[in-house]
Amino acid sequence: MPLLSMTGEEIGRARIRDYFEAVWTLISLVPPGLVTTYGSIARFLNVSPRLVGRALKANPYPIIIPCHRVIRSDGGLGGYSRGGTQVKRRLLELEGVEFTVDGRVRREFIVDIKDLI
DNA sequence: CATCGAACCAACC
DNA sequence: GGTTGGTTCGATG
Repeated sequence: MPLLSMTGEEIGRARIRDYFEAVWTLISLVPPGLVTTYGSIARFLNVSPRLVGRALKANPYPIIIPCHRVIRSDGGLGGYSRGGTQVKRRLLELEGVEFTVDGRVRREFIVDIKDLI
């Protein structure tokens, strides 16, 4: 659709969709055995961390896009819309990610997204 | 370290 | 219009 004929709201929506796609592209760069954080991606794309969470939730390719490799910056799991945090944790363990006794991902497995580009 | 509260910003009702 | 998220950060104990 020609930009000039779009309402402001439509332009805004298109921009957000681009952000979402950028998020999906970025996390597909995270290798198995490592995780990154919502905040890391948010800073990289200059959006709010909450927005990143929603981008992952709106993930159109559930299997292809590894949304389980994105966690909270304190090492906590965050959420996982496909199956819950238990599933998320099992997936990560399968890939070699290790957890502390209180259920957080060990620091050494968390990388900043900008270091993967 | 743990907890608290404010800020983030679009989607949803 | 208010509430709600797959959150974060700084301040405070």
